[in-house]
Amino acid sequence: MPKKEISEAVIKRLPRYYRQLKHLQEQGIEKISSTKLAENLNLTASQVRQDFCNFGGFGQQGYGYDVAKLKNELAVILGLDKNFNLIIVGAGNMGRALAGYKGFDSDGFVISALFDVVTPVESINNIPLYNMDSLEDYLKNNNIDIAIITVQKQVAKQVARELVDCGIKSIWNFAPVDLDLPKGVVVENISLKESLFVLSYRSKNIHNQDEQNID
Amino acid sequence: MPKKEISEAVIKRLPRYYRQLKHLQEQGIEKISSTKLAENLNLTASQVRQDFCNFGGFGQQGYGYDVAKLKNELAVILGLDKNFNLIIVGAGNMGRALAGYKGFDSDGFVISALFDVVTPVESINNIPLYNMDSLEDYLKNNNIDIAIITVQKQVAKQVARELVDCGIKSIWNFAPVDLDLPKGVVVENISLKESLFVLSYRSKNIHNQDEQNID
DNA sequence: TAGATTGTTAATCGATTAACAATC
DNA sequence: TAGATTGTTAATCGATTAACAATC
Repeated sequence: MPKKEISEAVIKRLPRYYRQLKHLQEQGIEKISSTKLAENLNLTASQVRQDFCNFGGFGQQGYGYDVAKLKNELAVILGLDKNFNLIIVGAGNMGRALAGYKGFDSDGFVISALFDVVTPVESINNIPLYNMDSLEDYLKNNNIDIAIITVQKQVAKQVARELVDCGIKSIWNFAPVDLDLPKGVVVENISLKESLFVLSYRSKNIHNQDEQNID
Repeated sequence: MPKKEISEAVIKRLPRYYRQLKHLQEQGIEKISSTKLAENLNLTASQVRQDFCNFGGFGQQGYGYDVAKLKNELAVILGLDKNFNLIIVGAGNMGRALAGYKGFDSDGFVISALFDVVTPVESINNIPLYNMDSLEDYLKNNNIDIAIITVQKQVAKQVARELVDCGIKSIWNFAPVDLDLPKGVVVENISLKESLFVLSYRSKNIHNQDEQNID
């Protein structure tokens, strides 16, 4: 329900707020001011208030923000109040690692199947592994919200096309290629090498070390 | 050797240029204009020229940019002209996946060892797995440029401290915590959950789909 | 030479920061 | 009530875009 267009910069900060709020809640902290929250995340208080103001503002003058309430509001904004069914296409190193990661479930992200061209085992970490041939049928018969692409870059575009043709609207892409997808399909890229290259750059140019943990 | 301070936005685009240049080179394309390059990466020609101008400018009026030359310049800027020795701390799903990934070597990133508190095997993918106890000694006796943190979030800060104490200056952090590190230590975070949450947000708010593949 | 395209300066746009009235 | 802190408007800063002279 954002009124104006929310900027990319704000969107990227939302998960960080959410994580911090969760952390505060675990510590039993019930209220927080924009100043404190900003401090924790290396932001400014103005930025924090502006960000929340985009969505209506969830605080109380003279008090601050109720941690539990703000966390819940952020969960709704991020869409974490519902469950997601995911599949992984590509059962290589990364695909198997994601299949084995236990932390997604608690936020409502459930991985229901893996697909690959080779299927040496029947399941990985209790998640069934199917042949790519059955992808279309599977997507027809199951309600999948997000497809994770962990195939090699050479076939990533083709796989993305296939997924979109089968009605997938959200793609989490780990392949180092720009998938240009039709309107209405959203994509989020994890580019390990780009991240590593940025680290390499920073290693070379050690300065402006004042601002840390920005991304 | 950047004259002015290079902005974060520019730095994040550098690996994307590099990847694109590599791709063009593989296709046998020898020259490219800022307009074309911008098109390929969903940027503007001005942005492309400004970005390169930050580092001196590598083009030629009336011609454009020599693909091989520009690629090499970017490699130097990113620090990819030298080799890096890496270790992985945390041999869980992600640590093992990274150890198994074959793509880092070609860019000079060599993973030389894994560390964990449990060592059920001697090596993973031909990379030796050592006990955490021997971390300090190992770092003393080997020239390690980058440490990858793939331990659980509960111990990530402690591990980071240990690494920094042993002289590590660059950390690639996969744990979902903000490591606040002393000046002179650089960090780059890969936050899977934050990325997934952004995807979730976008799934909810399907609009402004005009600009794709931005990150 | 004429055409193309860079490097770079100036203009614009948008995000961050500052300020403060509203109000709990 | 007095103190604290938000929500929101205005000011500032920086990044993107536009423009064009330089030049290959």
